[in-house]
Amino acid sequence: MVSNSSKYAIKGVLFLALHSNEENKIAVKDISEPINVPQAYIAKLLQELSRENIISSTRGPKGGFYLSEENKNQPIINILKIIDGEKRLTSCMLSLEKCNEDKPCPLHKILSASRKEILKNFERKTINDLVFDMKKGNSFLPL
Amino acid sequence: MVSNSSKYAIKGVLFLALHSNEENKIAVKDISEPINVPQAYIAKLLQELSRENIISSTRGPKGGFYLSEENKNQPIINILKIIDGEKRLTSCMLSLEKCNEDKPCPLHKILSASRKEILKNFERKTINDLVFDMKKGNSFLPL
DNA sequence: TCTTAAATATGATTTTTATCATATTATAAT
DNA sequence: ATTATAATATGATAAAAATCATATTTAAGA
Ligand code: FES
Ligand code: FES
Repeated sequence: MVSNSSKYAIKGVLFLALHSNEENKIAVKDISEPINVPQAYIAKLLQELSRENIISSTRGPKGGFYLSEENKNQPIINILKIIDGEKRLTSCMLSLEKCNEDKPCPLHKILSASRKEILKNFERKTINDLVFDMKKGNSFLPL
Repeated sequence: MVSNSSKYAIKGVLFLALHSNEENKIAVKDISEPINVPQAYIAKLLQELSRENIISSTRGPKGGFYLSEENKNQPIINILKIIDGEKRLTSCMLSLEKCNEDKPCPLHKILSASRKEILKNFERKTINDLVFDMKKGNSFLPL
């Protein structure tokens, strides 16, 4: 449902949301360790997100990755769409292709309500929302 | 959340549930096409399920795979446990390891209710339940 | 303008997952 | 008993995902 890469990407973005801003960019070498993701791997993912304007970056000395306020107000799903692509989230649980409401597979009824709920949450929860939770001590960026 | 292999396995098992019984076994060559899974692939999966007594089989002429009544009364999760292993279903959405209620990751709150619901359904819905749905025309074994 | 520190682009390697192939073993029917 | 037909065990190959490596480009600061 969500790939390894997307998990890493979310961790990276949340770390940036928590510790960076326009004036305080973070280099990839300072991100990988705290979020426990190999440096070259998270680098590639962040580059991809930056290219698609999900996060921000500048090169050179004092450069690095960061989140603008606009970036922080995006829903989580934007990250998933870039890293995993649309269909990973909407594919049928049995046929691997699009989930079909009209001719549902045997698992559809069992799962679709929950799946929709998850989707909806990815669509409406923003990065800021999650940061708020963390700051309140309700959730934690894990090892 | 659930692998390709598990999806194939479920399709295979449901096909057997629908078309086989102790007196009418089905050879793997007659399964692969209708469920649209490569023959050698579904063969391997069914063999694995048979070894773990999730489904039944006999060799030789008139042999094949089938589901006993006992087999049909199992919950779907038994298939997933064999093919994917336990942790695939219970791993945290961010850290790849076990989901931790006490020190939840930022996605935990958003997802855990839905995930639990899905789990619960896999645990309580039996193969027979799904067959019943199909026979009533409420769901379909897809392409 | 030169040096340095960072992202970027690109691609190679490794690991995992998916797929294919086949020799061996068991069993039913002749 | 012999033959044919099926699963079983085992492992090989292919494709995809994860991981690693590096030369190039950009921008800041001396
Ligand atoms: S049709 Fe299979 S999950 Fe909707
Ligand atoms: S899903 Fe991450 S801790 Fe539960």
